[in-house]
Amino acid sequence: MNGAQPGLGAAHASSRAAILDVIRAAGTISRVELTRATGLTAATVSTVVRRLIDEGLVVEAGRAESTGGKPRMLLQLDPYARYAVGVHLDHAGITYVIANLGGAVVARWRRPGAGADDPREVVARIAAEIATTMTRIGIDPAVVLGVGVVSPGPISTSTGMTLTPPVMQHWAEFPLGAAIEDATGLPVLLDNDATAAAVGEYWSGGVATGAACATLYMGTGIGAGIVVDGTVYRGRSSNAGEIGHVCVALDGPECWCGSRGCVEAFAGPAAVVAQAAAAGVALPGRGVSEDFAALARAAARGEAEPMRLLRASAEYLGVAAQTLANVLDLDLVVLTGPSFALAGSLYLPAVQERLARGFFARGAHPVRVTISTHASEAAAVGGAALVLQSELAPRQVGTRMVVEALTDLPTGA
Amino acid sequence: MNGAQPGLGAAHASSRAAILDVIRAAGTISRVELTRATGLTAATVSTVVRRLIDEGLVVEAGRAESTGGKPRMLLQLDPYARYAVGVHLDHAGITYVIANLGGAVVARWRRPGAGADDPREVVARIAAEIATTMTRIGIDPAVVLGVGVVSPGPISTSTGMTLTPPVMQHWAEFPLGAAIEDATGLPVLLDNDATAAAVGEYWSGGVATGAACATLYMGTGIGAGIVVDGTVYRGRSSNAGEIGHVCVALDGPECWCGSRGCVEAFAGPAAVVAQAAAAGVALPGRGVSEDFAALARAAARGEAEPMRLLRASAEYLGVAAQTLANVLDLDLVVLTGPSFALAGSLYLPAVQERLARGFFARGAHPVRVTISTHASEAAAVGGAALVLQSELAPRQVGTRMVVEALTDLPTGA
DNA sequence: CTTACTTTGTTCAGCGGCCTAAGAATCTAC
DNA sequence: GTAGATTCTTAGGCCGCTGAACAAAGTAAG
Repeated sequence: MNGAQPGLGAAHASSRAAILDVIRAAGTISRVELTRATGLTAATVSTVVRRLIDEGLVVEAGRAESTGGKPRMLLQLDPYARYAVGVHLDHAGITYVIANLGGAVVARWRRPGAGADDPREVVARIAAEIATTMTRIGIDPAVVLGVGVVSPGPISTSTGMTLTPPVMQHWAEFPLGAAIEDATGLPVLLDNDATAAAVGEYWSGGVATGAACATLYMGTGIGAGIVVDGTVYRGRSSNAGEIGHVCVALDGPECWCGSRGCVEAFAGPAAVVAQAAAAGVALPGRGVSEDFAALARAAARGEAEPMRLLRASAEYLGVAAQTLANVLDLDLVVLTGPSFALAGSLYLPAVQERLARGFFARGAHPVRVTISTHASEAAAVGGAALVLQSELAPRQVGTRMVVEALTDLPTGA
Repeated sequence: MNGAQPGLGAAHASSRAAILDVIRAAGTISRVELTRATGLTAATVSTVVRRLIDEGLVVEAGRAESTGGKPRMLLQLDPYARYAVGVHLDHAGITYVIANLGGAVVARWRRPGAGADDPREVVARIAAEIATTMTRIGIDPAVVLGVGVVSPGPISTSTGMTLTPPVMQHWAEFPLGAAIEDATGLPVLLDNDATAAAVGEYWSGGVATGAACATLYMGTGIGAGIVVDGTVYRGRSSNAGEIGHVCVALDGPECWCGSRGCVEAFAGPAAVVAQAAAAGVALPGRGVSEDFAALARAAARGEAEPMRLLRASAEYLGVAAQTLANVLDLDLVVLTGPSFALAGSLYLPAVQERLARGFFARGAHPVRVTISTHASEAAAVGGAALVLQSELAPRQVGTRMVVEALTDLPTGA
């Protein structure tokens, strides 16, 4: 049978990563519980935990009540043992976040966007911002694990180090990651907003290790990030989770992506704003984000047309969530991103209801739907979480290599 | 279980599994190429390959041309070193397959279905069928790795051993896996048709190790199986891939699943047959499968209404494939299952065209779309492949356990 | 043919991860 | 205060993987 006998050989990428991840998810846990949760032996847990304590990552924090024998010594992450920086590049501005090991935000600020400036200049600004704030709030650079840089749009897979936000074409071939690495002297990771937000939710939301979790990220577009069993699912070219371009009507309106009837074309912020304008709703007219914000405020005030439009959008978002949940058999869907930060209370019940009634496996288990506690800065927090994740609980090391190497081989039998 | 079997040596799971899997995918490969493809060292490859040769799984097969030094010794699986049995339980009948290591079918036969018979009696019949054919074609039971039993519908996650085909309610609590294990003396795996078909395609279709691949399985319903990097993606409750119940029209017809506008309600065989009946097309009327077959033949003859109906269905299937590909960022979509075996030539171009124009990441890479070479018996072949996969190239051992253990823990910070 | 060089594959000592087994520490219960 | 339960640690060993040196088997000049 599927004899899931743990213990023999390399069941986990590394026991260190597994143990750290379980401590993170549990918040507070004893060594015995760790052995049960990881499948490792008590001996292994003991030595690995000792090492983590020596590194300062984990601290002993009181003891549990006895259950008839020696009481358990409780362990938890020392949230201030390490830090990570998250940087969210968006067309409107740059959001910075410094997070501690627990995923909690210890600093957060925002600066104007890159505009048409030279990339090298922008990188210098970013490095200066990070350095300044780190000294100001007194964080030793030695305990900063790295910088997670997040932007909308897919990462370039060719170099693995550049990224091409659709709005910043002149950045297309600029080696952003390497440049920031040079300028800050810190390791740098790049990823897109939705994926980063998913990792952020996983890390700071206390999501269980084995959970199948996705975030629905609505900024100006609609995307999703997928985290299963602590691992980001990226797909072939890091474009997994493109839920905004799933078709919900064969004869729907044309979308900028080239397809028809995409969720985003019906229900994305740009579409909703356009619908509002067509319906004669008064809007500031200074870009999609601000118009959508105005619309959300109007709906909150109870204005009929804005409410109708947002309700319709929420209906489609519910469909997108249902699609994600059915395809991936999810445990948890988190709504996050600037647009949900504004209008989440309107979207949340719609998505919840849709999944309660339309999720295929609802007989087997429910799908929890929540709004992120830091929806407006989720991408930046996610950038920091990416660093925490990759430095502390790496998974699937080497798999990437295999894929690359295989492209040289004959295609198959 | 059998005495000197591999698989007990789950200790050397990882590198052994990786190497076997790369050999499978490549068909023929040398040791140096294995080191490059797996990321292991030449020393490790050498010793692991020697062990595989000793076990008889791998054979040396000639030498490649020299590239300026010692010529490479080519390795390949010995297809006749091991066998696996696949059993597909369907409402209409039971399909048996015996496959060799290469995933090639060496025997294939079909018997009437279970009907209302006592499950224990059916299990005895199945065991007898397997034993009879094995002796008839002269396969030593010692080289048979196990039996993969496949049925439509989800597996019960509670026991991990029962499965509940919607059409056979009185099997609901019967421990099918354990019973067949007892009756045959072989390890047994259970899974649903779409998932099994995906593994079958991966194993016998020579799919590359790192590929992101899904099969669209159309039997009486529409499902999908997902295999990424050699691992089946199952989701929380083994219900991943329920693409048939993805919504493609907010106000679509009601579906038996309780939702509205599901792909299956528009384009599943049952729906197509119903549409044909409503349109006055003459059909045998002896069940969905036969009616759909008649419709496919009529369309192949060029009859207008059947062609129109199947084209419409293909359009929706294309949407389903696009959804899968966008959410998972796929490399490969395989159409398989009885319905595609009949009407695949009509569906294939529609799905291909849809993905060529509507796949979100089409700028980064194409999505290949093919029809399985054994679409009509894909589920049974998949059952055998499940066994090959789990015995020879197991992945992610122990992860499941972690999940179960974690449910006892506090939910988080 | 001989020599030099390239490439492929093997052997072997060693490191590190994780296990088994045994023991130490610290509580409850009677 | 002793017995039992439970938690955690220490010691020793197995095994997979690696690094490095070595052996084998070819090509390319002279």
